[in-house]
Amino acid sequence: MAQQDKKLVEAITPMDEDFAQWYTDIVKKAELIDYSSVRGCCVLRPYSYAIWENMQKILDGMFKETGHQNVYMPMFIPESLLQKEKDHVEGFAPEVAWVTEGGGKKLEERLCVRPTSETLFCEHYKNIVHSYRDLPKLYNQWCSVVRWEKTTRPFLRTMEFLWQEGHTIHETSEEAVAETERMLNVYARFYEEFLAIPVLKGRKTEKEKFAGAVATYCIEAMMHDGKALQAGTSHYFGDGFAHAFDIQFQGRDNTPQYPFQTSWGMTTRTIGAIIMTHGDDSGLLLPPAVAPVQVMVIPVAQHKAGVLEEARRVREKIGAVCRADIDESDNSPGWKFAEHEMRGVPLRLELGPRDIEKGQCVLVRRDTREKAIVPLDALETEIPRLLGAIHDEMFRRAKENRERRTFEARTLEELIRLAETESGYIKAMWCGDTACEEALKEKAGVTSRCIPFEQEHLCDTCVCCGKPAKHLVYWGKAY
RNA sequence: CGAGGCGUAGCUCAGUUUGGUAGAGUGCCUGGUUUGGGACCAGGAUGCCGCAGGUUCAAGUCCUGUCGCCUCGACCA
Repeated sequence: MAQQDKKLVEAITPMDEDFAQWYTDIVKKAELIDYSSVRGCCVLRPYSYAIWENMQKILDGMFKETGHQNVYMPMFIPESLLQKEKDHVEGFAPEVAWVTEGGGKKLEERLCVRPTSETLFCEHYKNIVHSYRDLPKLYNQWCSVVRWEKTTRPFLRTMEFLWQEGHTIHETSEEAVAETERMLNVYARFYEEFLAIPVLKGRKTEKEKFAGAVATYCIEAMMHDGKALQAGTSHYFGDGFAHAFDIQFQGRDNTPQYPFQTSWGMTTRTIGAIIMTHGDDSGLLLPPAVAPVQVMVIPVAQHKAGVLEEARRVREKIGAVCRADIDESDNSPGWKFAEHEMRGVPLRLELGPRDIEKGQCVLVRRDTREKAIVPLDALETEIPRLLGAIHDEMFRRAKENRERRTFEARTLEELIRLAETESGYIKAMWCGDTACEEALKEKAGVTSRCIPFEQEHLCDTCVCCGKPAKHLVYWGKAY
């Protein structure tokens, strides 16, 4: 690895002083991204791309397990195709990029660079779905999409971002609803079991739902500073797109029928969620399941005879149970310790002459800084155990932060006061009217994050208007 | 898109008020000594001062424009 600025760590803004600045310091200094000359478009450097590849591998496996197949759709959408579904085009038109010229000639019909691919999938489904025997189709694609954002932040909002978008089509609405829920659960499991980020599962309000959807289910994560992050969405489309695109199939009863559809997506924003959930003043802390390097071997006094050789042997050996790397640079050990802590490597393995003599090494956890002297022949069991323990501790801390920052409001005054003085979720009852949702945004600066599946009953009336309450809603400020 | 801030060496920044030879720290390169929490010595290289105009004998510095980045708001994954 290239030599780094020695003052890297000192240069990171303390997170509680200025969380936004801390975040931008981290993404640059941990070599996750570089800015490019195109506004709002970031270079994903090897370290962040490796995280993305690990996430892809896990998620893709989960998609395959649930019977999905990968496909690839074109990146261009003709204007006429985009416009077929009214709500959809209204939602996306303001932020699409248009190609108006090609091969030196003005195009007869302009093409938009996909902001999402529902319309292309619909066009394709119309071609290939003719009978109930053709259903369901459970498709997914990994690609990038473009949305012409006004303001951008690395990972959280960039004009081009990487994602996966699942698009499925079913014979019945029951089946499509079940698919929507099933994939939301896949996302939730991925966040909690692999990224150590606890999530709330629920539904978006009419105001917040996806353009063209009947219902949008979501998982919401909470960042260290108490702001919410929409971590993944799963949409149920009903047969709305099928009508708009005239997709029909011959049913079991020999009548023409419209199929039911879903879509669901997760993006590179998730890397931002990892940073903002687990990071601390020393830098990143990566969940072991997606950390490009899970154990960094650091030879101590590596110039001494046999040290480097033994360190390489150990690295080779533990490579069987984890993703291991070795830092052979001629930086001092102290420098390496700080460097790999900043980059969020979950476990450090120190190996020096004294250890080699005794057939042991020192393992240091990034989350607790706890040091343990471990016999070399116990590494193959001890490393997986510690990686698991780190994951559990990360999850526990993230959940603790969320619980500490979750509040309840029974009156408007209470909600406004909480929104002013605290940063986090505010649970409050809601009547279901968009007018009240907009009023809360106006008066308290909060938006509805999600209507949780696990409902509670705080009181009988809407926190805003006093009419009978329909749902408990989590309110908050979001990224 | 509104408000604010910033563009000078790889990085962090000083220099701009009051125009007068381009600076520091750190990193980088070479050689040597070091190595269990950010080591040290000696030598060396590095700049379209974001870009374009203008004012001036003279512009990093003043004026006009422009591009980009960051933060906060409004909008969105």
